[in-house]
Amino acid sequence: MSALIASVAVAAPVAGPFSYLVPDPLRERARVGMRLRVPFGRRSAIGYLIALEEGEGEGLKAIAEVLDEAPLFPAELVPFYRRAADYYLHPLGEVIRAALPAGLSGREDGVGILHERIFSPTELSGEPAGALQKEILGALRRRGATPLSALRETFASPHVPLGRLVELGFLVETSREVRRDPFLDVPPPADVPVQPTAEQAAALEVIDAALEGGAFTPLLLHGVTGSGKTEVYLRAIAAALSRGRRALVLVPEIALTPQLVGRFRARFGGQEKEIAVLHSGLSDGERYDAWRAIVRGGASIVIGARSAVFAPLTDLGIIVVDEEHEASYKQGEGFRYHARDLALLRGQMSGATVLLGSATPALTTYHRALTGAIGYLPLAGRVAARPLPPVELIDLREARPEGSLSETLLTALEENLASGGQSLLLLNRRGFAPFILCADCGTTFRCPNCEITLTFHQGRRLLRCHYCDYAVPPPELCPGCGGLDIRPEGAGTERLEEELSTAFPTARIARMDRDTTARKGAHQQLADRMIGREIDILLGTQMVAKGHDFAGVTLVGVIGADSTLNFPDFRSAERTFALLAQVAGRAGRGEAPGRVLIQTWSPEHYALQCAAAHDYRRFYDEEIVCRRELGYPPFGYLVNLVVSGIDPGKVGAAAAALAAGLDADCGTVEVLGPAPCPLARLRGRHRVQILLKAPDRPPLRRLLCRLPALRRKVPAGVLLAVDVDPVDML
DNA sequence: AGCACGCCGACT
DNA sequence: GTCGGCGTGCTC
Repeated sequence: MSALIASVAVAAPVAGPFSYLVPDPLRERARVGMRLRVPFGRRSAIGYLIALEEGEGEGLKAIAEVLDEAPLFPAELVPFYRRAADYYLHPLGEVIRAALPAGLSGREDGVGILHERIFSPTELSGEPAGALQKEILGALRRRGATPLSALRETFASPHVPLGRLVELGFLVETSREVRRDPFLDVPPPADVPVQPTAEQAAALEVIDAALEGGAFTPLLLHGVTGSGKTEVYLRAIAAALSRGRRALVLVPEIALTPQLVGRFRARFGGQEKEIAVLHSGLSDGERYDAWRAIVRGGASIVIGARSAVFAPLTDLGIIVVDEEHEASYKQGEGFRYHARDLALLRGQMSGATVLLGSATPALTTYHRALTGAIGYLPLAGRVAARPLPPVELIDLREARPEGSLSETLLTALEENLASGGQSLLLLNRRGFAPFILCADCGTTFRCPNCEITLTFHQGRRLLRCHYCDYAVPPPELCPGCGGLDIRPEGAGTERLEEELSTAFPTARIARMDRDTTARKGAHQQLADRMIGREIDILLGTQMVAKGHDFAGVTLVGVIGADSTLNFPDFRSAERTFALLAQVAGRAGRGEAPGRVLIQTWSPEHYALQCAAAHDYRRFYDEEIVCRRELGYPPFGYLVNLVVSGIDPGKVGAAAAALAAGLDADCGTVEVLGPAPCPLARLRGRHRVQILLKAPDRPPLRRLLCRLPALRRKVPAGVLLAVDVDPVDML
């Protein structure tokens, strides 16, 4: 006889899916998209129901429990999950776990659906006896159906009379699902409609045609900072909505882009509950409810960071990836996906237009635009024809400043202060000093868990590891030689702040980095003070370069452009160029023109030269030559295998065995390593990497078919992480 | 990942 | 003679 069979992706690092019998009592409840408890081997595990079918249930185990009241994702998303799992060589169950909102995934005691009790008057006429009952009934007869929460505002304790009224038949009680919405009481800002420029109009015409065609269309919207990309997003989304389709907007980090979210709410917020914002600042309940609203089809626009690429939207018409070059789109741990690449995959699978926006596109993206693989929409001009600010490179070999600031930059700051302009300074290193050193014997102080020097934080008087958060008070005397002359070396944002206060005692100086913005709302507060002209000089890490539109900034200074340039990574030039271009774009966004000064030890480097000239194309032309020569993306495909563990001997042996297993008969794939990772030890784990490089994907994929077999030989205590298309190879 | 089974060293 | 080491293999 026929039975109902469930296909289940188990949240464990095993290949799946597995088939289970749906027992009769659960037949009505079990639906695709729900979490289940299933017997798995000799234990029980959480799984996700990905398909239901009738079939022979011979020899199958039965589902133990259905954990959800309602599906967490629509069945349409299952093929997307499968493709993602396949592409990133990651177990399907873990992919789904990563796709679902944090706080409920994996855990059994998830957050429940919140219901609201609603009371409505019945046809029954007449009056109850109690005075309060009379009053409440009167109010309800006037207002009609009213939720309990609203009645509580008028009546102190309506509970008992309401119960009595229901009992007497004057009222009926129903319930409705409610959404915990953090924006409920926050009115949207006013919308500022903008007349599109000719370039914006041209881009929108292409987008409109793509939406009309209804087929997958990837597009690169290449616009310098201030060219009005957001307005294009807004109109493109409006165009998709008008065709009855929905929109997904990915941003690098939602906490840093309140202005963008604000503009979306201003434009679309009038239509109730149209926008769902997914971000890490939500409580579990709020996140779950936003998610539920999306599943139910209640939200037409979803805005979120990386993980929002999995938002359970149907009828997806457009996906916007803002600042598509940002490295934060790549998840660096566990399921190591790239949200932009998955956005393209998702767009392909749902026939959507995918709009990738950036002032400094990823080299690979721009290359695809040049080869015609994706459409190209340039926005060359700045809104209101504001010119890009002139950029000067300051050669530190000549300037030789005593502290962090060269004479030129000091003078510029002074002049800018005198003329009432605001200054923005970028130093991509937090803390007081990146390391401390004994001047007598040269001892430095390293993290016991990581292969890194400890950063000195003066504020909290601690030596802190920026990778594992290990912290110790700085020693009074050198443990090596007993010497007393222990010096902080190099400069971080704390030291720069001190230097600035000394140089400009009357200036209002503020620091923005992870240490000063750890508290919720602190970041926004700093930004507001900056916008309100309460700060003369804002200094900070790359945080200051992102997301804001500080109209009063007329001077931008970069303290050391070399720290990112000298990173041991083939993308260091690209990252440096993008960061400099971005921070340079922060100057002169208002009426007054801006000026940008960049201090560097290598002013002749093309990344700096091109950033100074605001010349993306020339940077691309230079960089692409290196990539071609070395076979790096876009001319090669990479997969990084990271072997890690506490025991260095075991790690080394496992990595060697793995490399040997892959190296034999590997065709056009280069097997590089095993070699210690640039961060050879992290959080107490020794790390070794094997980099696979191939001119095209098929041979690489074929080679990786061996991985499951090789994986089984990795001993306990050693972890193998597979990073497809790695972004960060530290 | 768990959690078993399974085959070799130091203990009551 | 056992208790326990972690290698290897499976989980519908």
